[in-house]
Amino acid sequence: MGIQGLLPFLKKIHTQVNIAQFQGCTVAIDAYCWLHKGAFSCADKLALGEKTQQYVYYCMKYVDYLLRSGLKPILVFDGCHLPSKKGVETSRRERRELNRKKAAQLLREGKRAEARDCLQKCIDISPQMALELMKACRARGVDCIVAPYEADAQLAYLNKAGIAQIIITEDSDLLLFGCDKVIFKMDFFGNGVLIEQSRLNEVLEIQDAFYTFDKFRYMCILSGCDYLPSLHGVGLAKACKVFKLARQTDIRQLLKKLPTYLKMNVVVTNDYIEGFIRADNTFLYQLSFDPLTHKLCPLNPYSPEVEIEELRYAGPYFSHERALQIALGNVDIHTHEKIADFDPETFVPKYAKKQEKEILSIWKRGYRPRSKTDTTSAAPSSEISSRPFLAGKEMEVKNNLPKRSPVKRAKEVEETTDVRTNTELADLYSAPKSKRRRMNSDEDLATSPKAKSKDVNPFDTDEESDDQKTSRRGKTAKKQVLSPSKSSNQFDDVKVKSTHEAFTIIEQEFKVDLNPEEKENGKKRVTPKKNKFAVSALAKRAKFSLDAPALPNVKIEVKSRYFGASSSSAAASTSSADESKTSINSTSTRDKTSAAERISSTPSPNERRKRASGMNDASTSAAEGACEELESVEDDKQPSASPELHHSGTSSLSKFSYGSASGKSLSTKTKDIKLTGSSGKGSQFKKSSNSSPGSAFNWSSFMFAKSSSSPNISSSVSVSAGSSRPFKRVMSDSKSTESQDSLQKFASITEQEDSSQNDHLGLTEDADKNSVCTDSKPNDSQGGEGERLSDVSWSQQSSSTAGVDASQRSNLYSIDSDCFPTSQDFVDLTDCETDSQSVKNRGDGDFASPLSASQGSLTVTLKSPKSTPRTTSTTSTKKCRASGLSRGKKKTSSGDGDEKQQKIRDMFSRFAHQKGKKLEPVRRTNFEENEEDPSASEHGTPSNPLLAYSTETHRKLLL
DNA sequence: GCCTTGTATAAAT
DNA sequence: TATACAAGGC
Ligand SMILES: [Mn+2]
Repeated sequence: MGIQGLLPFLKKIHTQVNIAQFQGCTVAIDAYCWLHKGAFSCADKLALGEKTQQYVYYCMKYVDYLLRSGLKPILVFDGCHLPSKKGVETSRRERRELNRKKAAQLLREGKRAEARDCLQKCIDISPQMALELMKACRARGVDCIVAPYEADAQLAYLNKAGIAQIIITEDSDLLLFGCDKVIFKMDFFGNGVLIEQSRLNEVLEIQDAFYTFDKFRYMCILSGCDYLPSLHGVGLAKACKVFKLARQTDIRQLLKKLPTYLKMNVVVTNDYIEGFIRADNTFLYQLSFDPLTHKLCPLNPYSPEVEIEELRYAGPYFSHERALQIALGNVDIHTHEKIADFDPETFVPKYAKKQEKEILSIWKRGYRPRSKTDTTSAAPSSEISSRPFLAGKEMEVKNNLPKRSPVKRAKEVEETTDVRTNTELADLYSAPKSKRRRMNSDEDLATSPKAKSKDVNPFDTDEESDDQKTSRRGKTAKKQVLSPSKSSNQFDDVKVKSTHEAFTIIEQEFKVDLNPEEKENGKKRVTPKKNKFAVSALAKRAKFSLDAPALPNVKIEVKSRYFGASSSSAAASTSSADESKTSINSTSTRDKTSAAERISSTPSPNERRKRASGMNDASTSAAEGACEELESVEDDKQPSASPELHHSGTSSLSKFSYGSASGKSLSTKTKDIKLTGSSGKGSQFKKSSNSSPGSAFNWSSFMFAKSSSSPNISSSVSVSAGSSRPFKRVMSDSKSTESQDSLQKFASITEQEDSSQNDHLGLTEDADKNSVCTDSKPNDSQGGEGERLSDVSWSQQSSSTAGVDASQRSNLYSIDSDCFPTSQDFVDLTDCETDSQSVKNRGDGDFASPLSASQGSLTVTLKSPKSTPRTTSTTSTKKCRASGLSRGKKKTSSGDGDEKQQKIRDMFSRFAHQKGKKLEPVRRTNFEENEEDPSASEHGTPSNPLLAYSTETHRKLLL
């Protein structure tokens, strides 16, 4: 919800900007915004559980723009739901489910358009979708991070820590969380509305001497926020009035006087006041993840007054190790299954341009945020724009790519900006480097939020010690970030003790790494890497003059989609630019002082430690309480999980490591597809798939194969080969055929389902309620461990669950969701048939046989990644459709044997039959390409779907 | 008349 | 999540 009406309320300080003005900065993005919009383009597919990457492409369009504009994007994803928001979440889920049913009904009545609308209303961003986007981003060297709880808080954390200077979102909450600079409504060209924290009081118009940011936050909470509904009749205007009038600094007292200030009859109950405090604390202390230290910590250092033990509503603590895995996107937020195995230490973004590669990653040890001085405000720098491509390059140039051929580099560079020679770069960065580092570290200690949080945040520090020993990638990270501070070592010693006890319960894993010496020895000495995003020389900083708001003279004509293209706003932005200069200076100093105050007012180390240990205790209980869902799931899984994990580690990793791709591969692939399309030869095809990534390509022909026969395919192929934008073509083409087809199916299927609906519903709901359900697990892990992890689970989940609510992606549920035999399922099934037939000479037609066989062989093959192409191809194909089927099967065989499941299976088999006859072997080809990755990677050239995008994009960009 | 609240609706292609 | 608009209260 955000704060209703906040953005219009702040219209006065809206500034039209183009993100390119901030080049050189790091920008953190509320990925949900893009995902959600992107999901509209393929809502029906998602709802029907079909494979699609359209939303990924959509998002990557933004990412591309940012990269080309010389910014470092960090995509931030939502994590677990706050306890307080679970109600909201379930109601949303119900609404979506309702729309889904409506859609089915409408379809049955032949009202296609309306049905589509309904399907759009029930789209939900699933963890799998997020993962897809993350994979695509990483392939380009773009950092992603999944928040432990709300992305809002995480974004703010990145901002406050100096890691990101700009936030992109659509959610006005971000302002409350304390972000410095937030850009709303950014379009594909980077145009958006900038709102700066430092200017808020231009709207509130509280006497400068009395204004604090707290008042702004109070005002918003009072007017109603996500965590607390407003008192009836109180909106922003009235709330603002209160704080304009009130001198009272104690919020409780102030709230009691509310009726007086407002001259209205409102009853302020104690409950309301407590609710208010909780809401406020949620904005202040919601748990976030610090990517530098790899630990959970509150958005702001705890104030002495706050009762840390009671802060569970702001997100219960859980183990840092888990937090890390969540942050990396390796764990499904809802089910807590392992869904990926991203390891920043080893991952190499194959599709990033050299400049975009690992050096800049926040996950790398050497990464350092810009110091506070740099980050207090990021501003468009005309300075930089003259040499835009410096962004992030220095590290590469200095450390990794000392001697690039000028020609090559120039070529790379020119596509985005002016050409820069490596000598130029070297000159620029080699000299000031050491100086910069030194200065920066000092600054870090003195002023950077990082340092601040280190020194000030009680829990933070205490816990950190623990972490340092343990979850922190241990090695050098902290040392380097805060290296000059001896205190970091002190903390280590002191803190370990204080936190040790508390956390042993939660984190046994920690002990493994607890030895400080080991840490010392084990760490690789990495020269602190710097880049423009992270550090800048003093002189440079001065030049950056980051305190300025948007470039005043750069007038950008933007017609915002919102707030009209009012001429007034244009005028306002010019005039306000001047004002802002002065006002900003004043405010920024004020900010500093208030920050200083906050620091000084924070508890002494001792007190902090005490506090923190208390906190840890609290967190322990918290973890056992609200968070126990999480832990318990993990615990349940633990025994069986580790082997899986290990295995899946290799396989999914291989999936992650993309083969080298090039634009060329597209054409190659085209050929291959044709070839296989007609001949369907395993190994030969395989080879080609190895050498070419292109999922989109796969995907598109995949679609074709589904819906129609070879003529279409070949046409699609030729289009892809010839056109510079194969995707578009293919997709739109396929839309007309395939997608309608599937709608049809959906209708009929849902009808089927409806007839047996009632039992069904029961099942669904049950599963729903246990979004983190434990009971669904055992069943599954017994049955099909091997499958679930690694790529299999992705493919099946992404294809089968999209239509269902994200939060229910428990296995149990996914069984259920799979009860909607989507076209995808059909295809998979039939595919399975054809595949198994052609490859393994199985009996024909009957889907059951290949399936059971697949289940049997599945585990085996998965565990031996080196199996021959043939074997793998068979198994991998099966894995995919294993989703609904094997599950259903499993269920029955495992004794659950309800009739529902039986019905479902019947349904599946029936459809499988029908569909199977129409299917072409071609599809298998594509399928193979997609699913084959693990084994393919064994040969050194894996292909990944997402890469296709990159390749394609690159191609586009180059053209 | 200002303010809040409720409802409808878009978002992508 | 947002905006737009209409309705009703103070
Ligand atoms: Mn929010």
